[in-house]
Amino acid sequence: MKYDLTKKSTKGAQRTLRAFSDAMYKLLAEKSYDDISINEICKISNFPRATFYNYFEDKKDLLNYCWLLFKEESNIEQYHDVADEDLQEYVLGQIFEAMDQHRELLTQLAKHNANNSSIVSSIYEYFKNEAITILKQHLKNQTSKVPLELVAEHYSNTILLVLKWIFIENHPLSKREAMEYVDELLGK
Amino acid sequence: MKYDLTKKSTKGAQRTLRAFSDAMYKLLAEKSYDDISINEICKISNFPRATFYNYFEDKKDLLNYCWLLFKEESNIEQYHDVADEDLQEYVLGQIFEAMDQHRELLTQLAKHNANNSSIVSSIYEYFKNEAITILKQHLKNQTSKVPLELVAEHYSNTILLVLKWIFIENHPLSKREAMEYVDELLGK
DNA sequence: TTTAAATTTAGACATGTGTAAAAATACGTT
DNA sequence: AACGTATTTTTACACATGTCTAAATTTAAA
Repeated sequence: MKYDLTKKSTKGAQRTLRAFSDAMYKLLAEKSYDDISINEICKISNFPRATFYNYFEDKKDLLNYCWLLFKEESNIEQYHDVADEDLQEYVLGQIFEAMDQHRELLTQLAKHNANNSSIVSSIYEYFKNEAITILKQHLKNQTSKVPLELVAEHYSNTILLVLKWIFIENHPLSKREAMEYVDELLGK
Repeated sequence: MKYDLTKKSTKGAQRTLRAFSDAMYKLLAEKSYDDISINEICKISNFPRATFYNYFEDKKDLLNYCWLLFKEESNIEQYHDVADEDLQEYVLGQIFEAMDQHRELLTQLAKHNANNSSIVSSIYEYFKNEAITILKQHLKNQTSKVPLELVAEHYSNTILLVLKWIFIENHPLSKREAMEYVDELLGK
């Protein structure tokens, strides 16, 4: 991301960011990610390409920004202390909510893009990293031969695997059922 | 892959396939995957770009072909019946051997490419699919609430996670230790 | 309101991607 | 060795990507 999201941004910048991400969302609902060109995004959003490159490194960079909005827009309850044994449930719940509130977009994505296209792995990786970040902080007191990082990534893999099954591969399950799947896969 | 690998190929085709994959290997040892262009591959292998497109869809397609060679060249013992409880060990062992015999290339890859670059996920996905294929066939008689496909993918994820840790993130472990990690992650 | 600073824009450039059709070449078969 | 087929090469084209610069415009602050 070329644009600095931490500093407070001007109205113009807000408008521009919004225009580009809206255009991306619109195109994602219409066609496969690979078939979307930056030229097209610019045409729809009525900004010149130079402006696009003022804000984003490339198409993937914009996509990542879209996932950020995606997460922020689903006003997930803020994190509050969770008992360690509820940790996986908490993380799964948070991402489940975010995806649940964007079911339509995800359905369209699944429709236009093959299952292992770069866009599916893009969303997968984005939320996996979210999960890893939370899990790593709270698994510190575990005693296991396997390194903490591996455990955190493994839990995250498992959670995202089930969420992909539900929201991308379109097997509707409740949050509770999702949790049961995760528990069983983790041998609990 | 545009070229049909199943039919027996002419000497010329063999030579061409070899030239392209050699060029790719050479470049992979030198620079990051994203910085490798098809033009460059063609310059090194002394073939025109159109010939490249006779054989491969795109750069990723050639890369996938490289993993195929990678696997074939490590003369892994042929599959023979394995007891179900040894299945994970068998699959892990096979891929461990293949990666072990290409340690140098993997080290170079890790050096030039960020951890989640498309090339790392490319090799990850390739072997993950190998693992899934074997596991799916042999997990048929499991009785679990979680669907077979999910279980197979979960096991494969876990195996590849540990192998990535060892060969890409460069934490040397023996095959036995790797197996212990996998068992612990799977809650065995 | 004015002005200095920051941002945005237009356009050009070099490079890369992928397709298509015709021409040249190599190859196995006889 | 010559033939006919299949492959490879040449050539040309259309479009995408990413960078750069100078000019225009917008913004924030005086």
